[in-house]
Amino acid sequence: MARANQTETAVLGALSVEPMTGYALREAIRNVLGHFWNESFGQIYPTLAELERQRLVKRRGSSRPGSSTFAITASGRARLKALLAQPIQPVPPRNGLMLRLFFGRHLGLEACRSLVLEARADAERRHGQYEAIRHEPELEEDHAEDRPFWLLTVSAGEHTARAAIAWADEALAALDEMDASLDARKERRS
Amino acid sequence: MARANQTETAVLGALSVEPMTGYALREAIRNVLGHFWNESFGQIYPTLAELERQRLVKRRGSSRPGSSTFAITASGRARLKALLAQPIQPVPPRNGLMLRLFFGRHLGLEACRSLVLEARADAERRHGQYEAIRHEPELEEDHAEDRPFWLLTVSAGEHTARAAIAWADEALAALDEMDASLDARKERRS
DNA sequence: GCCCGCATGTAACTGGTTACATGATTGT
DNA sequence: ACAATCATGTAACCAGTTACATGCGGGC
Repeated sequence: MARANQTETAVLGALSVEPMTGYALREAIRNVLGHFWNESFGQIYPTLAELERQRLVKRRGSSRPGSSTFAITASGRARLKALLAQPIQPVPPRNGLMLRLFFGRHLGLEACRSLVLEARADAERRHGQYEAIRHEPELEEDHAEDRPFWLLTVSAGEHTARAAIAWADEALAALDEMDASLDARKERRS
Repeated sequence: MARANQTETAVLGALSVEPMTGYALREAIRNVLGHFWNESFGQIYPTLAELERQRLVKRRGSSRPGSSTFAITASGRARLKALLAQPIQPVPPRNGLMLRLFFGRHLGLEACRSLVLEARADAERRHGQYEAIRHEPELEEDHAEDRPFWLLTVSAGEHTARAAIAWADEALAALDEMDASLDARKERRS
């Protein structure tokens, strides 16, 4: 079965919902899977070519000249199931915010504070987006089978965003306290 | 200033705490920054060589033959401050669990449930680790200046882990409900 | 004598991004 | 006419992992 190519999974998955062009595929991944997945053109087109070679998707040169719509085939669906069942390959963590905070003593309290504030605003924005998705009426009847699964990922986003906000508030309080105790130390010295 | 190499930041940061060998550096990053950062030997050694060339760290061939301890220099500290102040470069998200759940209809309810259970157990384990770190008395006096910053990252880990647990419970309930409504539909048809 | 842990490093590979080249279609 | 968007693809580059080669020192 060769190695599990995660891009293949995402592409086949998206095409299992509906056929589309490579361009639309990228847009769809961006808009719909955006909060937990990312693909670039440089990945999508070669992957589509490879999937076509393996008869897992079928190109239908249509819609307009120079563009083609890709549809998943029966064997493509089978392949998707197999790919989804493979073990998750964990991504090694690389959190730039935490790295900066960990060495925050060198960065300074003020810079830390603004980093945390930025993170908080970001989480707030994301949380709003998830709420919007949840209350979006689109596709109520279409994709009725898929929707509950999709909502699981939205819920995960909401929980994560809420946790980020709560952490940020706590962190801001802690930074204030560090500030205060630093002032106190200075006071005592003078 | 060339491009911001994140590995440089991590290495200089770790060496700002105390001098150590490349090997120890990797262990330290693993054990201490492990929940939000990762570096492999293949990154660390070339980075150390480059930092040495730029006089940002100083090699002291000591401890034993064939090994050398690296210490951060004054200009290394300055560089660290500059690196920390640079904008965070966001990592494009790639969450294998969410990808599988999103296409959960193809994967099947049972497989989804076990994925969520696994994720829950993982979060629980992480949460325990954070609690252990927090109540670890080590380095109370040493690194007193750094500790409050370090605790910020621990707190972030705790919040994230708790959120993951809460989400998992919600997701499991949702999966149960999907199961039930699927059964009901079957019932009606028979 | 042998294995394990410490230690350093390199080479090959991979997964991925970015930038570029190209062109059709649509709307203004 | 021109700009924006849709659309396809390639090439260059980069970050990072994995695997490998090598060797010392200490414990069994």
